[in-house]
Amino acid sequence: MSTRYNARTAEPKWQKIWEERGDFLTRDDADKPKYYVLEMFPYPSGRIHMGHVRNYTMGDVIARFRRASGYNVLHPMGWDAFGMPAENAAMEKNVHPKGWTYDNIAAMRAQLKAIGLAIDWSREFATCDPEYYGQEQALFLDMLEAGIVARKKSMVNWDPVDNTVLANEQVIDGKGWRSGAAVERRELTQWFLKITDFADELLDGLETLERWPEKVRTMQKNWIGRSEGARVFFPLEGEIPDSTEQKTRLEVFTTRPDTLFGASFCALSPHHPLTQALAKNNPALTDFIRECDRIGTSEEAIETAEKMGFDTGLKARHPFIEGKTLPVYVANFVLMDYGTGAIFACPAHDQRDFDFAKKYGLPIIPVVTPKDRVQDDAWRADLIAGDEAFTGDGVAVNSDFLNGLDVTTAKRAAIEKLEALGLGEGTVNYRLRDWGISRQRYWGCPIPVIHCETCGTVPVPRDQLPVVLPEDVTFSEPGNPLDRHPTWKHVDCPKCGKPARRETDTFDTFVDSSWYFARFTAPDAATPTDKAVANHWLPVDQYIGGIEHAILHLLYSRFFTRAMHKTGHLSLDEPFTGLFTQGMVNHETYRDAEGRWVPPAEVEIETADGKRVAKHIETGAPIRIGSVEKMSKSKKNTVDPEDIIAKYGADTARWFMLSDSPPERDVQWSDQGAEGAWRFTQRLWRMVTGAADKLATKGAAMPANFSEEALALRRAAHQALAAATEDFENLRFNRAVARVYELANAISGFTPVDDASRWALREALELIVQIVGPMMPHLAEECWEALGHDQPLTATEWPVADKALLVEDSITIAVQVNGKRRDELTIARDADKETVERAALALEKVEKAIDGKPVRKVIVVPGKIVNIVA
RNA sequence: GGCCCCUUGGCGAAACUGGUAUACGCAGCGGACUUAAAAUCCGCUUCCCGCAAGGGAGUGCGGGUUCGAGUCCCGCAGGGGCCA
Repeated sequence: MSTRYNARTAEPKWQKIWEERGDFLTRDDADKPKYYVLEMFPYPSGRIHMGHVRNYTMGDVIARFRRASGYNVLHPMGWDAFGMPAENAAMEKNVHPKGWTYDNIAAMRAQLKAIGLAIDWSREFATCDPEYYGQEQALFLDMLEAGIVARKKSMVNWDPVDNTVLANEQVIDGKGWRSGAAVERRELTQWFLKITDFADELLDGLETLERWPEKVRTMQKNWIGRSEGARVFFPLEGEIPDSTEQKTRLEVFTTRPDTLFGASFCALSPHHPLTQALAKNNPALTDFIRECDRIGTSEEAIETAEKMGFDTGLKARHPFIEGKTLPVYVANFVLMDYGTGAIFACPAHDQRDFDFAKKYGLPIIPVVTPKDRVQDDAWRADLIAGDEAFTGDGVAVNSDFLNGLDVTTAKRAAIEKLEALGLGEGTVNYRLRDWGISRQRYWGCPIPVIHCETCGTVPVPRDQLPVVLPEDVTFSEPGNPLDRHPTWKHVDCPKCGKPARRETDTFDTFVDSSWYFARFTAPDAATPTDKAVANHWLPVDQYIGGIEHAILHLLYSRFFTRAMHKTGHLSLDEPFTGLFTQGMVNHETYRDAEGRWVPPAEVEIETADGKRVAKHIETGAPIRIGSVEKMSKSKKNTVDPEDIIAKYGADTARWFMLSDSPPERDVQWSDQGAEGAWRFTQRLWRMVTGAADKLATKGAAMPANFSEEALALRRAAHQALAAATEDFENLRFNRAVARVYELANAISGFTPVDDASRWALREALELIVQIVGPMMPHLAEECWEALGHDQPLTATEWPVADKALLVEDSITIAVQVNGKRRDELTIARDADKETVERAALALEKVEKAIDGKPVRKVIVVPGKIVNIVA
């Protein structure tokens, strides 16, 4: 038998065997408990990166471990295949998005298969398959019928050069990220999914997600942003434009009705209907609105911009104070999307209002003080003179009937009064907005509706689904190719038969990824889901992906699951009971003398005088070693998984990705680390093959007696097994790796001398191979075969640790004197407290430390520690 | 600014619900094998004093609770995240 393990031949060999055996094909009717493990499916960029390797390896360990442990495991794979990059490629390289995407999928599928993942490839699909997006269109129509879909106007970032809508994160410094053109705010009619109808449910549901990171739940909670407050109606005075929707009162939303007595002005959003109406006859206001629009639509941009206001000349009557009126401004920091698009401002207790009041010389009236400052005039004077609002808890002052009440009680009292006066009402507001899903793009799922002059918006009849994307499109000019396609969009109205036009917008790609996990349970069903099958498999027991999807993807998926429940496609609300967010893969960065980034593959590192020195492999030029950062194309600090697999094999890459760092934390890829992982693959192989002639025969009966050394080895093996099993259950892969090394060290130091010890050695080797199995499956299979097994590990059940071997007969505990460790004591595990105490006090070092002082107290924690207080 | 998280050797990190801090790996040092090197194997490696035996300090900093604190509480510093 060769002494070197050859991953290049072993890995394809086992991949073929698993495939031929159909080991990872999942059947629904298996008589076992189900376990659905899923990693976030990839975008088919064309090549996998180390982040994929880490992500999919973790899922694979879980899948293999659970499978061996007796579960019926579902572990599928697919492609999040719609989206902009395909259109960009089309424009830049003159290739069709479809061809580009499917070519990329083929390339990445081959790369993923080379990692040796235990995936049921028979369930694979891409979101750009008409069979998939056709079902998505059916889902949309169901949601339309169920009232979950709305069509409404909204403000968008419009790129006038690319002729498209941009997401907030695609607007950089007010310019389009691709075109560089100044972005305009435009009002467009778009399709929305009414996620806000589910706001409370989505918020409450978070409480049930015990196996989600606290961090993600908090982020979603903040994103939903439920706040209780009040609508307050301010009667208006002044010249109110004669406009249909205008009333003579201004409706504002506030979370602080308790501060009404501190109100000093009202402010409207630049996009408030009243503002728009006023602007019609006011060029100065029109200019002001335009100025505000330059900032963009993102909350961050609006928050950080300097406060600007425009006095409308209108006055708002205070609801509580007879005869008091407040000036009405238009202010750039008021968002039309939040609340009612209008606020009342209490500068003393809101920082934005404070900044604004200071700038425009408006009154600052403190109406809340800390409990111990109620009578403190100086405190109030300081607040007014300073530059910070007081937003803390306290007691209402100068507030008539609210005086003396704490903030919470005052809020309630103010709302009651408003309701009694008919000038307001308590209400709940959310930060969460409805989800705009229209995109003016080609490479996405067509929205299945038809616009008819007479019938309005008409759903595409079910028997005409899917609405398939036309393939004869061009990308030579900006804008949406569907919109300028000569024939595609022209259809007859399904209702009246008159000429009509198709909707040319496509879905946001987040729609595609909001239900793929359900489709995997029955990928060929003629309906979006096979309900019974989906209910059997869902929820996903363990979902794994990046933290970057903490909000959008995960929130949309939770919403979709509820919407699919409501439309009868599923019977559950939460799609993922367990969520794990893995860390990123980082690497050192390198630059040459000119400051250009240099890829790691071109850098050679040597250690001289304890210092690491880098130079360019080809030119020998000196290279500066920079900080460790997330692998990225821009910094060129990437390592190609294909190179690693070619050099060391997939198992080495998998092993390294699982070692060292806890999975939720970032891991640093390094050549030394990879070398170390590779060395271990060889070491394990040597251990197994080198011991071949020193082992008991396979399946030999367990001897009755073992030498002390053999027993110690058995203990080490069973303890490693028990610990690793627990580590796998809890996704602590780095610890499982450490257990394997410990056991390997124990095996290395063991020399069999008799039949019993040869039996113990076989047992230890078989166990270490089985523990390694989920992590380095090819190597483990090869070792398992070398140990004489004719059935592969994929057909072998997970071993159970012998409990009797997990506890030691005698244990070593520490002996402290006054909390300081002085010696240790080896004693029978079940020794009683008196025996332990006597033995501890008899220790020479302990006696010396007590130094004749009287022993006041002895604490004996059985199995743990003895502490003598003297 | 608010809320949350993190900070342990030269490095990545262990330490179960308070109970021997630094397991395991990487890097480094020493040795064996070899003509030599690679590979491999064996040892050492928290810091300080000491030839040693041994002693002292030690989990970002300052305090507290406790027989006992990396772990719990309060404050501070640095780093990160989310929301503003």
